Amino acid sequence: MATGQGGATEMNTAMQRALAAAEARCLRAGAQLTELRRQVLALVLEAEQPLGAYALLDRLKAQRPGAAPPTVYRALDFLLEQGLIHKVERLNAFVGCVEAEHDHGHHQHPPQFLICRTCGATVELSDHAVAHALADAARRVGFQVANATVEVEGLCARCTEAAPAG
Amino acid sequence: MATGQGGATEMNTAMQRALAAAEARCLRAGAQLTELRRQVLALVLEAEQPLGAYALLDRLKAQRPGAAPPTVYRALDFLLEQGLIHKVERLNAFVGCVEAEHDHGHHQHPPQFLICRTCGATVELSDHAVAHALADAARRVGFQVANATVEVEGLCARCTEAAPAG
DNA sequence: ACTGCTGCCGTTACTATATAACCTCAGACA
DNA sequence: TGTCTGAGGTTATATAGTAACGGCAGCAGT
Repeated sequence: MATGQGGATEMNTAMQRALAAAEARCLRAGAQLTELRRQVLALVLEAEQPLGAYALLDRLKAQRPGAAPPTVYRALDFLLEQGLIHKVERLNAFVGCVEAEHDHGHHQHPPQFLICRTCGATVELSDHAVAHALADAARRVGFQVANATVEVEGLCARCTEAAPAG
Repeated sequence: MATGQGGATEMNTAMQRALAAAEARCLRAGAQLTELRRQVLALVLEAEQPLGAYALLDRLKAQRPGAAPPTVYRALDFLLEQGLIHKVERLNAFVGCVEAEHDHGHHQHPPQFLICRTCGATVELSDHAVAHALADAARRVGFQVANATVEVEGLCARCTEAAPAG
């Protein structure tokens, strides 16, 4: 078990890179990526699907038996503020932010999510045509956009191929 | 108290028209708009803001003392299926569908919502440029869209004007 | 060293949102 | 008559999220 390739306990290189990037980002922002916050971030990042707060809590308890709901929610709030994770509203669940690694700061646009009904995988897009169209539509009715949730549910490419009929 | 103008118990003309349209639509769909469902729909329509399930439940109890969570949720599920209402995911709340009155069936595109942080008012858009951009972005990665949530939070025109600074 | 402050987190209790499971009843119909 | 179906009543429970208080480490000012 010395060379697991991306599982829960073994930390692969991609994960290490992501955590290092998060660390750097917090440093620049004057925020503390504490042990707890790092653990929760790692749990979010290592999951292949968005995880709910209580699913995270269960996993966290392996490392931190006393953990309770506020433990997780406080860490999640911090990670959201730092832009290290996103919340998927339709699922009440959390995913790592793919942009977080790109050192150059926050999203230019609010992200969009594609959620597969079949496999549950969730992909983050950052399509500026979508963001632009949305900003335009809002501006046309005099609405000032502070932030946006765009979540699409459907079938991902893999599951479409695997599906019975065309 | 005989000529209230749109309040909770008095039913104004717009509401009557909306309910009649809902009735017609259910008829065509072979679905039953029962008394309960009609009551819940009326509660959603008469509210000026999106209402949560439990807020609806409280109001419903005035007419139906025995009402419990499943009472409301079942009615809401039905109304969602018929396209008579929408759920605003960010608020865990429900609003009437503005298209429902236009007899010609369902939305062509998934709706978009503009949610004002200050006054809570929520406006439904049906901007096809947004829908189109989103469909394009999804298609580009081989994703089949089944349905989409687009919710923008910010300041509505009225609250922008009323706000302290520009 | 003492004081007071701040930020992080533990802990308990609670609120809010949503669903499961089981039951009854009315209406359709063989 | 039996039985099937859909609507909804009823009880209990699951899931999601928050309030409020307390302890403690780290640090600034005196």
